[in-house]
Amino acid sequence: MSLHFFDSRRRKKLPFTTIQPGRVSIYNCGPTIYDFAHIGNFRAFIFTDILRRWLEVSGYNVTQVMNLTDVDDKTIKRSQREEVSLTEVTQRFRTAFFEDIDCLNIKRAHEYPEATTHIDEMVKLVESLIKEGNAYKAEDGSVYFSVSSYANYGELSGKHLEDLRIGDRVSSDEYESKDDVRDFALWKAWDEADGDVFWETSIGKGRPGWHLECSAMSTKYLGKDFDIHTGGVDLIFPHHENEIAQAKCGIGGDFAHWWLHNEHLSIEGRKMSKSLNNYYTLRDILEMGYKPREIRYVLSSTHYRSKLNFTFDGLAAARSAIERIDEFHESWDQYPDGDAAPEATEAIDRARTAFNAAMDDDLNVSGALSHVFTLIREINAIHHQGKATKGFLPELKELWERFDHALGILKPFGEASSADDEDSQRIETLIEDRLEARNSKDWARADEIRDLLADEGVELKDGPEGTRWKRRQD
RNA sequence: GGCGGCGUGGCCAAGCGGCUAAGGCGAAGGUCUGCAAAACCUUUAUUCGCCGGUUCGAAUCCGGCCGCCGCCUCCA
Repeated sequence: MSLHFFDSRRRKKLPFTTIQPGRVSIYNCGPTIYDFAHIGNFRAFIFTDILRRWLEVSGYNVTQVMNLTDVDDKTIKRSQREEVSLTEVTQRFRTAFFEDIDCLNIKRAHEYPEATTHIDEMVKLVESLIKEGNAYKAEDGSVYFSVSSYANYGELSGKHLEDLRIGDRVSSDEYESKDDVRDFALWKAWDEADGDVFWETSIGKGRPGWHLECSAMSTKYLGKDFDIHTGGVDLIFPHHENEIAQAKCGIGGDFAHWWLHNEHLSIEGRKMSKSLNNYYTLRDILEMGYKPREIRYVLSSTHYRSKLNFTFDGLAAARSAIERIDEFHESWDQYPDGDAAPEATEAIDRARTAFNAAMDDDLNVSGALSHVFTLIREINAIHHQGKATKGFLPELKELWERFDHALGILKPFGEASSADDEDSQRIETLIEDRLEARNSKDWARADEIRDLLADEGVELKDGPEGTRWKRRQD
């Protein structure tokens, strides 16, 4: 099976095609930098990361752009509450965002455009929309997109204009200056609540509406036609629908050719929300003692289009699964010299084929991981039979690199190495002492040392090749 | 009201018309060990919410029912 993705617009899984052979352009809806991002955000960013990684592994030259929303109601409110400038807020959370994605082994996009540095592009787009008759300036000074001027409005979300229920969630009074309550703001006229946040432009004094930045910035960096646009399912309507309308009417082209959306996650089976007190930022989870790699594992191991139930049991299970992966990786050094056993080579080939097929099938990470674990079990069994040799290691290592390039989960990251410090020296000495005690069958002394180390959280692992140790994670 | 999704072993989670229903965690047994731990191996769903239907054949398609959930104006 060749590479297939599920396209939200066409509502089915289709063979992936690109505009230019061998090149893929991706635009991701990124965070609003008004606070620390929560783990739901990171599910989305890990999904786009794996998408980008798999395209790279598949041989594509990928250009990835992710926006950072740095002006909107939330950023403005926060800066006012803290009585600091808007830039001070967004700078702080931009830094935090980059720390967070680095921590989760998420590859950096090639560009991170921000709304406030693309006002010109946005104004130009709005001017063009007004000129084409798709937008109008209302009495309140704001500029709105006229939804009825675009016949295909609703093509992405499958919504029909006449079905949209008006007034259920938002009082239509708030929008009395619009021609149609379904019209959305391109440019918001300044009012006192915005304080000193405004731009004096040809379309008035104000600030951009939220949807506008994505149309302007994606096409600026990727062209009016680009390959993939991603985001959370909640953005399909109205955000992405509006992006399409703006871009197609004001810029031309077909905008994004593929739309990939990730599902949300729940926490212990319940919707994550501040009122349920189960709203977690990445930093919250890290403070509880969980490791970035465990979090990445949990966030990536459920298919991106399925709801993910984020649980602390799941994090614990991820820890065990990761230990199994690492034990396997570390066991390679123990293999004796020798030619590759045919069954090992076959297992490796099977794993490669099966992994590729799973990932090609709309990024089936769960399936791909199952093949990683099957490989681990098969090679371990071969090792157990004494048939594992260094002969097949080059092939195995090459495959392992490929797997890790795709998933970013197989090799350790984000943890300080515990070796080489003074404490390690002391532990190693104690292990030496214990070995001597064991050799002289002084079991009491040997167990005493083992207990002593266990009390400080150091776990000893006796094996045929000697004793290894590691600090218990908690 | 409109549009859409989900229900697979104790937990998590693939599979979406046909080989014995992946895999992880957990649990049980075994190997190893001075005893352990760790590690590794083996075992762990005649069955896929319920009831009908289509089919030579269904967890997978269709219909109904039950249960859960999302979107419908700024939330990944």
